Amino acid sequence: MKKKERHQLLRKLVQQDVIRKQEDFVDKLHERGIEVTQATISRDIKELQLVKVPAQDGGYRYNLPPEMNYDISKKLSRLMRDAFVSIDTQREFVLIRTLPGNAFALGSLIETAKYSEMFGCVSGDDTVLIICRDEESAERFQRRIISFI
Amino acid sequence: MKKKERHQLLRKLVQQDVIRKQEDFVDKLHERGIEVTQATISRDIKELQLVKVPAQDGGYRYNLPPEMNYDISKKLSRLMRDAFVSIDTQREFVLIRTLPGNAFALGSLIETAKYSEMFGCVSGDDTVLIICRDEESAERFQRRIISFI
DNA sequence: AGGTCGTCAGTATATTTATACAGTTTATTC
DNA sequence: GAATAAACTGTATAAATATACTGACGACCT
Repeated sequence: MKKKERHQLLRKLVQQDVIRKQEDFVDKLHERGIEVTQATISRDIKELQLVKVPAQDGGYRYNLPPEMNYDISKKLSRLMRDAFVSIDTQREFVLIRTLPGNAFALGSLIETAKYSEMFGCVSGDDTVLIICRDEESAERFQRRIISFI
Repeated sequence: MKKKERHQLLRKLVQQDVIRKQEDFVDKLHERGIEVTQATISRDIKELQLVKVPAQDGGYRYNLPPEMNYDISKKLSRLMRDAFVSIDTQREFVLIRTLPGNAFALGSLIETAKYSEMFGCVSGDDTVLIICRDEESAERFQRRIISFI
């Protein structure tokens, strides 16, 4: 059993079954004749970015990553490469220009990504205006966005 | 300091600052002259359904609930009104057409919403293809989506 | 007032999770 | 192949988190 396979399996299990704690994973794997320890599961969970969510029934349960951040990044990156025109900063504002019709999509993605520097975000047809927490955030945010290109 | 207020504050803190562990919350509150213990924070976190997410920098960080379902619905609704062109069902497939450049964003939102009818989802530039579990799911899913407009 | 119920928070502790360290396996380079 | 490095895991334990238990406080009775 390779790490990759185990990761696959964990993803599957976390969706199929209710996993309340890491030991539950260990048990499930044991049932399938796979020997692992809680320590390994802890590391797997970190890599897979699984999260332990307080459930409505008063308990806890592990879940898939809240945002497929990886995925979001990929989409952002693709969209940036496709539609990016320019970016500029003024005080705590960042203005991104895109090809016409793309700004809304870009804004949506940026909002979904929930960058900590960001305070708010409005999108027009070819412009996304991001309001950051302060000037420094704006700088940092600009760098982040540029790095997608 | 009432529980409600504290919850408000925790929500704010978790967005503004990087909270790596519950003690960080305790410290932040102490800075503001609010006395609480880790135990209380643990309970607050459970109630607020905050989650500890493995971060990209190798550490951990607390975040808002993965399902801001309310929020997601709002965004979906907004995006649908803005960018929706048509929807169609064939067998277990649902095809949504949007204005060019918007399908990614729509697909992202739909994926984030994790509808139970949905099996998978791919987005192009102006098209989102949703593969449902079966024909009935597809019908139901279509109705759901239409209700956003 | 006294009594009862419900909410809430602290203390102490049990439970759960993360990780330092060491050993083993697997890949890489000479 | 041998040597070296990198990836991976278990053991033991540290660190972080959840919770049983208890007491405090307030609301609402009688």
